Order: sequence, then structure tokens, then C-alpha cells
Amino acid sequence: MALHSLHMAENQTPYRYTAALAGDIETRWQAEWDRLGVYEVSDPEPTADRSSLPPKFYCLDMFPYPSGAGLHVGHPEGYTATDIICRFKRMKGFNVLHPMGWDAFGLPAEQYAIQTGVHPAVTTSKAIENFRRQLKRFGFSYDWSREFGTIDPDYYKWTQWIFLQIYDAWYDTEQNRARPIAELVEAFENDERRVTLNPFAAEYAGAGDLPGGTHAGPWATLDEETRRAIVDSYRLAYISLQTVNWCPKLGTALANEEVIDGKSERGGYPVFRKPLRQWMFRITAYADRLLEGLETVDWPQSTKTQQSEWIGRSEGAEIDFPLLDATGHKTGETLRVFTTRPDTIFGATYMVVAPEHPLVDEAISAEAGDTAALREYVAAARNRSDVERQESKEKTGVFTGVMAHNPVTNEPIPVWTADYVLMGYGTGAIMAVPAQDERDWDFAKAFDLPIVRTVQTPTDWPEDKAFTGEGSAINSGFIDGLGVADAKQRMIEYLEDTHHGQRKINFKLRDWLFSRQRYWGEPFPIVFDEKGHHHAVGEQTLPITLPEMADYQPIESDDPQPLLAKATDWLHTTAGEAGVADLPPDAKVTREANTMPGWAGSCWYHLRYCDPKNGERMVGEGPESYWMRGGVDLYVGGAEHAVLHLLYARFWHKVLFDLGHVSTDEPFGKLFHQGLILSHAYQRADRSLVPVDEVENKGTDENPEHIETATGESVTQIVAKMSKSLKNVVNPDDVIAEFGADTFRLYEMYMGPLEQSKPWNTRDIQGMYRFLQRVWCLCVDEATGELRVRAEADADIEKRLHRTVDKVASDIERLAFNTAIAAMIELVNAGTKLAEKDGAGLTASQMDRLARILAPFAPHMGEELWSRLGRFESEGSIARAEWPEVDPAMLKDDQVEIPVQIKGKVKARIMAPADADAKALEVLALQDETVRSLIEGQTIRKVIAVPGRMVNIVAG
RNA sequence: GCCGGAGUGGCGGAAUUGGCAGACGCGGUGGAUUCAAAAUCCACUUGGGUAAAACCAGUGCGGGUUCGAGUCCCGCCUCCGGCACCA
Repeated sequence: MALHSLHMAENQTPYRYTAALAGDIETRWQAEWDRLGVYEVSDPEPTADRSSLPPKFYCLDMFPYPSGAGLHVGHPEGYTATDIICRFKRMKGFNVLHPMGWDAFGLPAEQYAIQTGVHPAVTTSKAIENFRRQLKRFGFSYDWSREFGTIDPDYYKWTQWIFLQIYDAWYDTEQNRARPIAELVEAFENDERRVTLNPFAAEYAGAGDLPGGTHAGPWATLDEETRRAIVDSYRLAYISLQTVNWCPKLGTALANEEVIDGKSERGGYPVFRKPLRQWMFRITAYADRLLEGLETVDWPQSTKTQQSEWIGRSEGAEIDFPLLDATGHKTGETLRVFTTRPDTIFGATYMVVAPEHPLVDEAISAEAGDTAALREYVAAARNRSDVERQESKEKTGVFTGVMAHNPVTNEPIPVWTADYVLMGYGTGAIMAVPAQDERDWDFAKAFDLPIVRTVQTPTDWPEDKAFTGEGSAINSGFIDGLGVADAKQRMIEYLEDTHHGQRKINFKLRDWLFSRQRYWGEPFPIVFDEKGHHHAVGEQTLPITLPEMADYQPIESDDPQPLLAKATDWLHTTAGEAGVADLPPDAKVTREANTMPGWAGSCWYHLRYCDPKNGERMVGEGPESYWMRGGVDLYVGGAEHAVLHLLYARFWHKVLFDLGHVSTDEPFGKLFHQGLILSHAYQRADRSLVPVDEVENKGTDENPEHIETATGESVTQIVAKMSKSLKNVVNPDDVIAEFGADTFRLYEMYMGPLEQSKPWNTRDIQGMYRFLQRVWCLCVDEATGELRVRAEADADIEKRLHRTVDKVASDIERLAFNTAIAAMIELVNAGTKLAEKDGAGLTASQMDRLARILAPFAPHMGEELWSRLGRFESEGSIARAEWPEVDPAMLKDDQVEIPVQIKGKVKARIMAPADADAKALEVLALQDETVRSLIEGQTIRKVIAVPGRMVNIVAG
């Protein structure tokens, strides 16, 4: 019986917009779009006149790492947003480049391989298949003909090629750009450039080379080893024995940026400091340009701030403090410090060096102070992990026994070592000015060191606190009375005149650790000869592909080994085979066994999309200069990439720009971060979290009482990240099966502003489903499938339609999809009401326009209506239709309702001509019955009338 | 601690430039339809107040500027994100 009546109902409305019908429409059109290549975009024909090229819009999503778990609901949020904009821009006549691909090298596939022995390529390609299937099911308008993955040899061939470009480049600080290394050698040979180690080379920091450099002598007189060392010190990619962040659990070293609170960013595993021979990128050479470039791009302010703080430029001075011997005489040696407050040097009552500072070792060997205590302290500091350092900021330290000479007070001051001074920043040594620095204050108090105030404190300043603010210099000799800024200038001039120091700019940014000890990454295009010298492989041998491995288990060792070291056949080759020109062909060479980090592939994928099939170049000049003009026009992705990916990609791009391979200095013109899609979970009184399936609501929806089933304790509902453990993960496939892709897209866009993080509420999806049902029902007879066309346009609907077209367009431009959808809902609701009354609400022309403005949001519904209107047959896909025209006259009303306030509160409403001026509005308002009765007997003090807005009468 | 961002009905949110607070959706209540239910459609839905209105209060809290403040200014509170011994 029940089954029978169900069939009856279905048969009465066979064309009802159900999930089944939606699924049918959607998959049908997806196949058709694929077949016709509707979203494929071709590069413009080369032309001399660039202004005649069609306007372009390059819209890029941060490509996903294809995990085995498939898409989660966070992925489609940004992808739907860009899809809407791309579809809109196409309708507005833009040539739209909207590509998709895969960031497919990385740890999860390799860790899976360690456990199962399945090759990462197998796992990854399966995951890519699944991701592609899922993305296609959303109807995104990607140009799939441009798809690639970072693991494709055709792609990583060029990743390796770019590495070689960087390796073969140096940074010319005079021209402020990178240049080929050959030009440096040439300049040395021709004696056009002083032959020195690169004074900015971080790997030689502390070597004591002065800016300007120590002259090594004429190039011709130098031996091969020295020449090599000098050239290498300039390369933008170099090898350095570095204390790195070694993560045993991941079996690899990590970049500073990948370590958070002493744990790995990925996985949260402990990280230890360990010296390793590593490839580094001299990103610090670009510190200033990376900073300046931020001012030229349209990026979220918070991201620009994060990057600029990461780069951390600070201006100050380097000062040399002469060291004293036991008798108080100058030894001739100096201790160099960096300070941002040279004005406070009169208050420098002691100095501190990092425990790793060479002076400490010297003090130990010279037995100047308490050697045992020093040794112990240095050992303890070395073992003290970053986590422990975070935990306690209690000041510890030991006197080194070394005394220095304050060059302005001419007083002897002690040199201490303490771990609150970091070896990696500045010179690893400071002049301590306790009165003007809180850390120095704490240290001075802990060890009873003298404190001299050199900046006048405000009258109410406590006695027991450092003062870091603005004030006049005191106890400071020749700079007394000057403000901080003037005092700094004056002091730097003095130091320069007396050769005690010079102006200096320091950055927090460190060179970028670029090698990893894993398998599943790009191999370096580098081999080592028998002397251990590195050589670039010949370009013609690229790509250097990964060898097959018997197993992926990391080599367990205290001395960490890269995994590829196990692939001995691959590892050992000859110079001839590797294409190394400057060695005899039969010379034995060993391949670099480290691999590149996951960031490598994502540093330049935005370029490859412009010309993904090019076998001759990483990107052709024509496509690159067309699509990349002004940078990517819109780049959308998560804010978690604010420093890592976005900084690295900018660095690569700038190097490529300097070397003439790309035409723009900045890769991403406009950047936008979508918010996170969150979910719900519950929290106990002790703030621990409870999975959603372990809680019941014993109250009502309005007055919920959430009770943990197991304990009967009351818990509070909170917004939390989706996670397996909280059982609150939503699977997009399920949602599409239940409602269709169009509903899913609308729901995610309707949740709220794109940039905001917002909780997923499965219940709310219903609203968008109903909306699409109403659209369908307004246009299509559910019983017959015929269009419900109205003969004569309703004037009100026509006016609303124009306004909606206008609002949706401007809302899309400002990425406010939620309000655009709200406007369409209002239009459709009005149409539905009219249809209830008259049998049909829209004319064919109105339906057509509704379909077109809806199409960017719900492309399948749009295309289906478009097709039913006969337009697909004659004109092709709605994707290539024009955005509807707006008649400006339709946006204006003759009469408008104007609220009338009395003393700021709305008391009445009057109808007034839309163009009524202030005077006319005032007259009309004062004529109004309600207004007159309310102000009766009162004096009108003032009337403010804003044409088209409101009238405010101040009376009393 | 420092630097960002945000706090609006039961919930997600709207108010784009200082000008009608709460658009639109969810949920809820009532109704239509149905033997019934689901689905759908219609009406109402910030709180207090009232038979209904009037009226009063109201955008985290306390002040201020203004004819008028969610929006601007000052001082707090809370939450989220980032940085954190960087001299």
C-alpha cells in the first residue's frame, strides 16, 4: 500500500527536482561539458600588438595534496568560490585560465609505503583518480587539459631545471638582482670585482670577514679549491653543515618554518637539533625585495604582516667591543654585537654571548674563568630542547672570565654567556643594557649586575622596571638630552667616525633549508665527484627520476642518512652519464641522495599552467607574458600558507624574474584566504572534548541540554575542527548523493563570508535545496516537464530581475556570494508567489536571464534551464553566454519610502519622489499627519533631511 | 607579553559611504494539503509589554563625539589566528 501510493506521488510529479533528478541532470551535463571541452582555454595567437589581445583572468586555486581520505568539505569551499568568479568572468567576456593539478610529492604516501611496501606512486595515482572524480562531480569549470601533478617527470624535470638556475646564480647587491654565476667568475677573472668570500654568506657567519671583504688576491693566482669555495659562497643554492631541526619520527630535517613549539608542523613529532650537511637557498639575499614586494600586491593585510614579521627587518648598528686581557689591556681582538639601540650604549654594563659563540670555546681553552661551570653550562644549553626553552624564561648564565671595554664609557665590563642570546641572530652576542631592555634587566637582577638608566623615565615609571619607551638621553655624555631617534643617529655617526662600528640592518629571516632525507620527492640534479665537490648534471639528462626501492624503511642511525643512499645502483654513476661537462666522462660520481621538500613543486606550478605541455621550456614566453601579466589575478587558498608556500613561491619567482625567465616580479597579484569549514563537538567542564555521537540533547532545540551519554554529565556544544576522533567529519560524496552538487555549492557559499571560518550545519543545507526546487518549479511543470512560460512580463518581476542581475554581479566582484544568493532567493520567492496566483511567473526572457545569473552558482541547473529554453542548441553552453544587461532606469524608483525620525527615532514613513531634495523632503515630512500630531506644541529646532534616505526632526 | 581579526535573535548571518538593526536561510509556532505522515506551500517569529496596538529596551561591557552610532573615538572584557628571549 505505502509503496503503491509512493509510486502514485512520484508519477504525478515525475519532473520534480529531487536528488535523483539533480544527480541525473548534473552527471549528464558534466559528461557533455567534458565531451565538448567547454572550459578549455587556448593561449592567444602571438601578436605584435599586445593591447589587441582579449582581456585575461587567471584564477588559481591552491592545488590540493591528494590524500587517500579524499576530499573533505573544506576543499570545495575555495574551489566553488573561484568557479563562480571564473564563470562570471567568462560571461563578462574575459579569457579565463582556471587550472587544477596535484601537489603530489609528500610524506603521507611515503609513510604508507613504509607500512605496506606499496610504491608511493601507486598510492598517489589512486588518490589523484579519486580527487579528480570528486572534483568533476562538483561541476567545476577547470580546464582539465592543463592538469598535471608535481610528480609527473615532465613537470619535475623543470623543477630540477629551476634548481639548476638557482644553483648557477648569485645575488649582485649592487644591481640588486640575481645574475648567472658565469658573470661573477668573469668579473673575478677580469679583476672587475674584488675577490672575496661572499660577505653575506650565512654559512661563513662568524668567520670574521669584514663588510667589503678580505681580498683573496687576483683570481689567476688562486688554486682550484679556493676559487670553488669563493664561487660557492655566492651561489643562491649552497651546501652547508647546519645545525638542523632533525625529526627522527619523520626521518628528515625540517625548515625553521616547519617547526612549531619544538615540534614538527606536520604530525607534531619532537624535533632535535643536529648538525647535517644540507642544501640551502640564499633566500636572505632577497629579504628586502620580499619585503618591498608586499607593498605592491593586493593581499590580506594579516598575511602581509605575517610575512613581513617573519622577514623581520630591524635597523641598528654593529659595534665592536675591544676585549681585554687579564691585566686590563686590549688584546686587539674585538667582540662584535648587533643592537637596535646604539643610543643606550652608555648603559651597556655587561655583554652576553650565546653558548655556541666561538668566544665561549676560547674562554674554555684559555681557562679564563670557571672552566668547569662554563663547560657544564654549554653542554646543558646544547641539550636543552626548544620546548624546554619555551617553558622557562628564567634567566641562566655563566661569567666567561673575559672582560671587554665599553668604547664610550671606557669602563671594563664582563662578558657572560647565557642561552637567552641566540647564536642564529645578529652576531650571537649582545651588549646588555638592563635599564632599557626587559630581558637584560631580568638577567642583571638575577646576577646582581649594575644598571644605569640612559633614557629619562616618565615621572610615574616604577623603580624596578626596564624602560623601553621614548625619552631624552641621560647619563650619556655627548648625546644627553636627545630623543631616541636623534640619539641613535648621533651615536652611529660617532661609532663610524671612531671605527667602533657601523650602521647595520638585520633580518630574522634565515636561509631556507632545502633538502630532505626522504624518498618521495624530486631528486637533486647534482652529483659529487670523488673529492666531494658538487657538480650540476647536464640539462639534457633531466629529469633525474627516482629509482625503484625494495623497501622504504628509513636507515636507522644516529647519523641520519637519506633513504636514496640505499639505492646504490642509482647512486653511483659516471660524469659522462650524468652529463657533467667539467669532468672526464668515465669519472666516478655519486648522485645527491637527498630529495627536495614538498614545497618545491608548488613554488612554480602557477607558471606551468600557462603552458603545461611545453617540452622545450618550463613555460613559453608568449603564454607566460599573457597569462602572468600583473600576476595571477586571483589566488585562493588557506591562510595556513601565509609564510611557507607564499614566501617560497615568491622567492623562486623573483629569481626566475631576475634571470629573465618570467616577466613579472610578483607571482600573485591578488590573494584571498577562504575560512575553515568547522564542525561541532562537545566540551566537558574540564575543557576536554567529547565526540558528537556520545552526546544526547535532552532539552529542546531552543533550550538545549547536552548530556554525555556515558556519564550523564552536562556538556557544552562548541565549534571545533572536523576530525575523525570527534566523529564530526562530513563527506562531500554523501552530501552530493543526498542533495546534488548544485545544492552543495550553494550551501557552502551561503554559509557566510568566504574569508570567515564557519561551522557546517547539515540541517541548513535543506534551505538551499528548497531554493533550487523553487527555481525548478517556477520554470518547469513538475508533472509534464514543460516550461511554465508567462506571456506578458510582470512589471514588478521585471524590475526585481534587473536589480538582482545588478546586485549579483557586484556581489560576485566583491566575493560576497552569500548576499548574491540571498538576492536570487528573494527574486525567486517573488516569482513563485506570482506563479501561485497566475499559473506562471516568468516569461521566457526572464527565465533565460535567471538561468544565466544562477549558472555561476548552480551551473547544472543553469545549463538545464538554458537547454530547455532551446538556447543550448542554438548558442552552446551557458558558460559562454553573455551576462544579462541591466537597464539603469530599472534600478530607480519614482517614489521611495522615507523614514521620518523625531529626535533620532523612526516615528513615521512618507512616500516621496525619488529625486526629492532636502527641502522638499522636509516639507513633506512636516505635512505628515503622524508627524504633526507628535510634534504638536513643540518648537522645531532643526530638520536634517538626506535625499533618498531619511528625515530627522529635532523638536522639543 | 606583542601583532592581527572578530563579538548582532534559539542558530548561520545581513546592514557595501555615520542614516529604517536583524535581509536571506535554518530552527520554532500556527495554518493549508493528506485517512495519516513525510514532502511542499502560506503566515508569524529580537526581548519586554499589550486582547491587539501604543510604548520601552536592544548590536560583548563602560564612557564619548553626533541631529543620528552595529558602523567613528577612548577605556575594558571575551574568543579566534599569528609571533614570541630576534637584542
